[in-house]
Amino acid sequence: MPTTLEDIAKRVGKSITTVSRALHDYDDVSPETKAMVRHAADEMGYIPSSTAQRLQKRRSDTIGMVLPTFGPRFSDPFFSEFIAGVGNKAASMGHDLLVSTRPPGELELQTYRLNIQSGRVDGFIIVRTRRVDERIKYLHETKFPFVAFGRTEGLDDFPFVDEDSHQGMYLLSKHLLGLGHTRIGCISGPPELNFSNQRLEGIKSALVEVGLEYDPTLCQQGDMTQSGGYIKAEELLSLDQPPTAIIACNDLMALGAMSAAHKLGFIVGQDISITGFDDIPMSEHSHPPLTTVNQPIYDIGEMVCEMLINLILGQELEQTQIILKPMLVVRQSTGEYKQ
Amino acid sequence: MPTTLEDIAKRVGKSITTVSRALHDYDDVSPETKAMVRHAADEMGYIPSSTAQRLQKRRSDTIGMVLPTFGPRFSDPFFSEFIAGVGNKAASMGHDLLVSTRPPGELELQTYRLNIQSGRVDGFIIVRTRRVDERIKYLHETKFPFVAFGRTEGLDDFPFVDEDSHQGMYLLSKHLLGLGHTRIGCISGPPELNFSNQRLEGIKSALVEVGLEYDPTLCQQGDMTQSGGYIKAEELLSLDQPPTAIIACNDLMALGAMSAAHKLGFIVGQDISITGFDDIPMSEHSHPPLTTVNQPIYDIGEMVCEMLINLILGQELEQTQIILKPMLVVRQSTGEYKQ
DNA sequence: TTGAAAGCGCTAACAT
DNA sequence: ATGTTAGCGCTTTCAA
Repeated sequence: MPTTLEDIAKRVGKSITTVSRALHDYDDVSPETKAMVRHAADEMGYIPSSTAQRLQKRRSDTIGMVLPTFGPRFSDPFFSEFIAGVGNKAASMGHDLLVSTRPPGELELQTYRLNIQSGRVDGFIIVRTRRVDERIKYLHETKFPFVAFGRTEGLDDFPFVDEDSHQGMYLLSKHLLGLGHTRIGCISGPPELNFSNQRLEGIKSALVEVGLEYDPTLCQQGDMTQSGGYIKAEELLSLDQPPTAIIACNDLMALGAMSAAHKLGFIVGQDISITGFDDIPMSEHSHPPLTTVNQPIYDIGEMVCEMLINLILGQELEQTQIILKPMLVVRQSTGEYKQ
Repeated sequence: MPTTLEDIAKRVGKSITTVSRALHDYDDVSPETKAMVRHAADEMGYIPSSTAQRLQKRRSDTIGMVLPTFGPRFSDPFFSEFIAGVGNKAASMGHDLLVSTRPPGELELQTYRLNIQSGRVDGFIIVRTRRVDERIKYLHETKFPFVAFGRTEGLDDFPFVDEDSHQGMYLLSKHLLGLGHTRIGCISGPPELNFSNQRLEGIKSALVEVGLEYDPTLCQQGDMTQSGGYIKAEELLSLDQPPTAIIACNDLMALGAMSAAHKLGFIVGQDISITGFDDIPMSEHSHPPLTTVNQPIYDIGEMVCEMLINLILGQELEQTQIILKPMLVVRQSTGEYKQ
């Protein structure tokens, strides 16, 4: 049984109230009493019951994050880093992090509702925003504190951090165009994800700018996993006139695409250029190292978390909508177009 | 303000107690009352305050997991999958998952203490067990419920799930020996991690069995990251007499090692064989695909979580110590030794 | 400077 | 079949 305020109160011969106030450093407690109480508390290894505190304060000091997992295998290096950023920041601000995993859909939304209504969390972090995002709609409508990593369509007055995907893809495309590529294939993300669209648009605008046309037959839809990238790249490279460059919507798919290219006898960086998005650590050590766009994912986790907690605490946010400028990372998976 | 039992009680004109009992389906409540209460509760969107329930029951229905993060960048695909396994199982058993991240050390242990004493969690899942593991010692001593993924030295009467690392490495080594390799290098894990030692021993016993000697100069110590694997492989391959095969202690390092090999002009699977451990999804799509040992990490997450919750609930565990037999996955990163 | 009392929302032992 | 009472451990009026 853990030590309670009552235990300390008995020990020092004061009331529970006084002990509580002493420990909170109220200034209507005599210095002697404070010292005595603190000493006793230390000695008895007192740690307040957070459940009791929470019930009384009607706050959980906990933030929630529901990871949208599709299959049972959920192995995205992207998220573990994001969790680390969020978790560390939350801890440093005295908050707990409640993590659930749920596939997108009705059950997912219920998880949000349940966690909110049962008072388990004081706010939510939303990841992988969708073009039509029920989660954001719901939280926005009910005015429950949340911060999103990513934007959504139709709503724009909520706090978020996002990288400028459009710009990122634009840079990547210009890079490929600059290398002489004109048949540029793409493996996009699931169309319901918000960034999929943004990224696709980024590619298109770069093409248009140099007078090229976007060719839908060169665009495959992937599922953000290596396997997905592998399969889709295989299809693209098996075309009669395969593209000379492939833009994948994230690093994981790009790595899968490289694997497919290798298997089909292409030398990546020479016969075929491949690009990713995210700059996960793996990208630096793939073969060849991957040209991509960096997302400071750990930092984004920290930012999102800090914004959310400040929001919960009712503090003014310096910025409520942060769009990060993407940084192109050129490595060896892209090379000049050779006839 | 969320609906409370009192709200319902007022609405149906019964006492709070009766409402509570009706909702819990006690059989000393009349069917009519039950129906009435349930109807009202549904209509009012009643969801019990978990904080209040927890305070009363003195249980948090929450399990904790402290991820040992070393640097700020923590991008291990292994863990996100493990979290998914744990999280899904926890949810299905009505428990929450509290995730923190903390670098190994005193602060880490304090996190355990704090979460326990403040009643935030009812049990812990320990990952990446160490040869001398203060966490396990502490939990074991205080008899706080926990289940470890991995074993430790000196203590053997606690519940865990582990893969037989020794056997896994033994299989991998035999595979390489069978291909004719005799100069086998290795990139081990941090010596404080329990499996590092087990894995190393697995390699040694395979070597000894065929009359070869373990050569410490061919063994480098890595940090489980790609970069670590890259750096250490670079060193090994720059020796006057480089090894013809490299066993890395996990897939991430193996991928880094492949990258280094490529850079130094080796063709992996021909000039040099490289193996990993874990069989993360990436391994299937590396270039070349990686020979490794499979760990069913999602399933392990589920198993560990289920064991823990049963332990918390005071149920008899079917098995308290599970050692999984490893499965060798031969791909193209290993090939016959050629003079 | 201190303490008594109320209450956060719930469950459960004990009446009736 | 239902209600009364107490209490989980804490914070916070209010009174002394």
